[in-house]
Amino acid sequence: MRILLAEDQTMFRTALGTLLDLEPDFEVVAQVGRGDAVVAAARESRPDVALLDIEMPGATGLEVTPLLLAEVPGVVVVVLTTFGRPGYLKRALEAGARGFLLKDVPVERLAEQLRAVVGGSIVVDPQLAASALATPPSPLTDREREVLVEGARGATVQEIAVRLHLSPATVRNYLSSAIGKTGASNRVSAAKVAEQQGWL
Amino acid sequence: MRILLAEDQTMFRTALGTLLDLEPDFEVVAQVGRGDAVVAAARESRPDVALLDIEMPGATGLEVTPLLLAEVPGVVVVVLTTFGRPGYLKRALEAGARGFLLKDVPVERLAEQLRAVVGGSIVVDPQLAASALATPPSPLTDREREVLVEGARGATVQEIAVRLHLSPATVRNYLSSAIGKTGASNRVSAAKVAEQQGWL
DNA sequence: TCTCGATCGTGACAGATGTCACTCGCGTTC
DNA sequence: GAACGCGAGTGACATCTGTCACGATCGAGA
Repeated sequence: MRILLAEDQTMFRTALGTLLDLEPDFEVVAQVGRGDAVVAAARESRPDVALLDIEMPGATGLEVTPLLLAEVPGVVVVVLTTFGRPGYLKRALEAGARGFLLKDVPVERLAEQLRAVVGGSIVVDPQLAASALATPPSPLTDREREVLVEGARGATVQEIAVRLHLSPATVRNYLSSAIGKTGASNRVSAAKVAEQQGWL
Repeated sequence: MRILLAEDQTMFRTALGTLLDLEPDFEVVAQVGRGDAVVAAARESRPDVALLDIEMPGATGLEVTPLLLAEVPGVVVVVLTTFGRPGYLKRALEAGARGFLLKDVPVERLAEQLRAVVGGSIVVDPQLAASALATPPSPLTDREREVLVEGARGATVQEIAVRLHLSPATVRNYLSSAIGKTGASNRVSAAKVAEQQGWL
């Protein structure tokens, strides 16, 4: 089984690569450390499975998934992430991922889970699947989300307005409504809440 | 060589454990996922080397290092981290660490670096060592740092004041001076700057 | 068709934030 | 002993933030 690994932390990526290569039926045919390098690498190496981290420079695994499926039909995408956020899981499955694995399980299970996915199963942490079904979708509109991420970086209303081509007053309105929807009392904690819910 | 692994991400920790155990001269005698579990595990397992992550729940690797050295004399501490921040390196060496390894190097080098450290060398990334020497120490006082981390979480001046048992006016003064020293224009970007410099 | 929600905007207001000047006590250092 | 830096505090001020009411447009649905 030909595997592509996409994970930005070099030591972790190479460790996974070495371990998977030790399995007799696995062959790691490509390793990349950036999201925007995945598609090109997959075109070259034609993997059966792509194991994608979510948080990567260049592009997230969630962004890459649909591009990869369009470009290399037949590849099985498995998303691997630190954060078991219901929003992430939903988006991953919507994007076409066939597995959603968490980095807080021992590696020993990784190989079997990969084999299950390639065998046709959809592999998802059961607890996570349950909470994803129970969790309401993001209440934030696109604009509210955009404004919130900028605000969380420390940008002032003015700076956000310039960056998003909006009036400062409008930015404040969006911020205010995002703060209200998250139940927070300022933009920073609103962003924390939204991030934990996987709304960003 | 007996090794203790402390790293909060289970998959990474177990992957490292498996790989290091494959080396004939290595034996992983303990694995923990929390900073505050390191000392007890070390007392039990008496490792020759402790490989400590910095960012861990319970306690950071930097906090644990001096405790571990006091409790288990003779153990060689190696700090392993994602972030090559000069401030981290300085603090690690001051705390008594004998190695400072980055997670953005391939695993292949890990084993040899561990052997070098146990052999008496102090192993530090050369580039990082250079920039640590060139980097001025943190200009922030303890109070400024404390106030800044709380502020970055989205706490209001009032909340920070209560949590640190200070007057609100004093909190604002500290925030203001921290903002000035980082060259930022508000607490959030000040915290970002300070974090990137390893001042927190 | 009419309504609803999203987008974008204005103006006004209270409260939070950031800046500044200035004070005091305490421990180091010169 | 004087000078200095740090912790801690006060009061005043301008600006930024968050809230609210309100208006306008536009597309999707009932």
